[in-house]
Amino acid sequence: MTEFDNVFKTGYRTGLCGVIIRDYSGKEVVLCGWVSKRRDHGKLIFIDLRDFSGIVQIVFDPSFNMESYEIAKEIRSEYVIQTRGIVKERTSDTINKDIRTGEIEVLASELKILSKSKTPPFLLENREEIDELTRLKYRNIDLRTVEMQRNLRLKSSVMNVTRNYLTSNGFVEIETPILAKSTPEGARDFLVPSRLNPNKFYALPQSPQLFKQILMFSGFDRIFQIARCFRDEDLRADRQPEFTQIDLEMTFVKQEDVMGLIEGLISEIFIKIIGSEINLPFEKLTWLEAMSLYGSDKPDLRFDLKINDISEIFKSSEVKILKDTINNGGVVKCIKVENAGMFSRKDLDDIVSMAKSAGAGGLLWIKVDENCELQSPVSKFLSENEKNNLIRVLSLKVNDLILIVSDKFTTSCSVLGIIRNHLAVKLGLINKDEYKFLWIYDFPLFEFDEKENRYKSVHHAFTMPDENNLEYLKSDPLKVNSLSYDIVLNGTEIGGGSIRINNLELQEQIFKILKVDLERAKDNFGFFLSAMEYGTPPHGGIALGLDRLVMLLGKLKSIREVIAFPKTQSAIDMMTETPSNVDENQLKELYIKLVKFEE
RNA sequence: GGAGCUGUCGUUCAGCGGUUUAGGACACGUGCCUGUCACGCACGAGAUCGAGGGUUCGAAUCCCUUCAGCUCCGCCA
Repeated sequence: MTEFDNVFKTGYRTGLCGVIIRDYSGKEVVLCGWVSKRRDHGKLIFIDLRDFSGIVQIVFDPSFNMESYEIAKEIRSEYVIQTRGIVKERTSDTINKDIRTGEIEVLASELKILSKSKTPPFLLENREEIDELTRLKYRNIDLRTVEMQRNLRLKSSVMNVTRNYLTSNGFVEIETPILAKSTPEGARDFLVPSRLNPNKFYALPQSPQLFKQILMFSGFDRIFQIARCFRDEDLRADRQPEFTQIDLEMTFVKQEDVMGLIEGLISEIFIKIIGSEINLPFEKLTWLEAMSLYGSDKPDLRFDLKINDISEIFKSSEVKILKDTINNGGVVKCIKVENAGMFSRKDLDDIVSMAKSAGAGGLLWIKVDENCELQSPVSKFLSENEKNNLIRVLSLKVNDLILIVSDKFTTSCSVLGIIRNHLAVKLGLINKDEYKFLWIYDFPLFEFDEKENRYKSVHHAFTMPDENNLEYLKSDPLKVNSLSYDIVLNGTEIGGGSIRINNLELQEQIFKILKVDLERAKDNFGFFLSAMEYGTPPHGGIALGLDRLVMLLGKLKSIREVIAFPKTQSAIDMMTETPSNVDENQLKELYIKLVKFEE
């Protein structure tokens, strides 16, 4: 901050509050800021003056300057003041080691109230204890706290490093429309009525996807955007209806090129902002590996607890559930917990009900007791052979616990994935200071939507299938993998991208499989398909969730902590009270009539 | 759409059928105080107990409904 100190010298002040140290002693300074605290000792008044850089103590002594002392009596918390004074070294017994400016203070010779303040609704120092609702209502004040100053400045730094990095890698920053076209695939759109085109609507972009790609068709080679995206879906701790992506697209690239570039960017962010190196390249897992080993397509690799497949052991088991599952094409999978003596019967019951609510029929546990005997609700059904195989395959020791889920592959994996995360918290396996990045690739191209009875893109409809299994495109689309990749940090998906289709016939074939009929495809994506008719280079890209990334870098528990004016879970901005009613005339101009709202 | 948790002075907590006139701490106001930095001391003001309905002689407290916030499921290509 000190290197910018000069920048903050203005007509009002000589510099910042938080940077004044011993070197300044004897100098006259003029400072501006908010009153953080006033301590009135009758004949002596202390004020903690605050700006974003920190706090400095101002002393008002009537024997030194009566006039400023008198004004200081009127001062209250959060008043904005300007003061002139001499920087004085403190006597050794009055030094405050807790603040950077604690070795000095400013003896005031002038004081001016620039703006008064009502008593603030909450104290800035104990922000963590204040209800979030109150903080969001008075966000103007919440944003003054060191926490919010730090969070938003951190985000700004990440954006700045990103711009520099991408620009120096040949990227062009190009804006694309916010008033864009609605597309039925994907998330729900926010719509904007068009006054000049009655009964027609724009949609706010869910991402600049198609514009990015068209800019590749146009020969820009590499473009990026720090793009605001809008999705009208329900909110979560890490999801807001509008959020920001570092969104980029590159021409003539393979997946490895995009991954390498992003690794470079993340590494740069760590060196410049976190101040530490990060191991490159990141670990890579195929989607299938991630699902079968960790039960998640965004596994947290800060702890191990891998999932084992023990189907082989139970092929002809007496335990009917296990055998039947296997015979029906399912799997038997488990997680082994070592030294699990601490798990009570209640803990195990909790895990069972967790498994059930996650979609499994149930969960079997087996404990190894002191005599190396296997304890379990089903122990009497387990053959000696099965017991021995379990002990051998899983190298079981005294006090080990295994948690078994047998079901369809995806169900048993994802249920154990949820339990894996639960165990890590319970066992305290997570090192909060660690950052574990990884790539997930080789996703399936499609998934089958039971409700709509059709295939859906796992990533999006413009994702390039893996040419190695193109043959299944017609016969068994679920077997086709895609050239797409997600980047995961500590169990959170922070970005995803793909190599895109650059072949019109293939693109139309994909739409056919998605049962987007050609007529509708033309309606929604016609501009894009016809753009593809004029020379489409191979290209690919990725988007990183900026807010999520910054949230994780700052070790924060919600995305709202890195957004200046976020919305509540019901998508309301508490400060501006938005959304709100609009004037009848505004609606008239837009040819919109309100329908009475009913439950 | 569903599940769970929360809602009491400005803030944060206590009170969980009856001497409660709803209590403490911080903040706030007034007075005193020349070395504090979580300043101290004294006095004071401040609450339709989220809202509505019910049970009861009596409800902040029990029941129902509802609203709001948060977490999660569904949803988020």
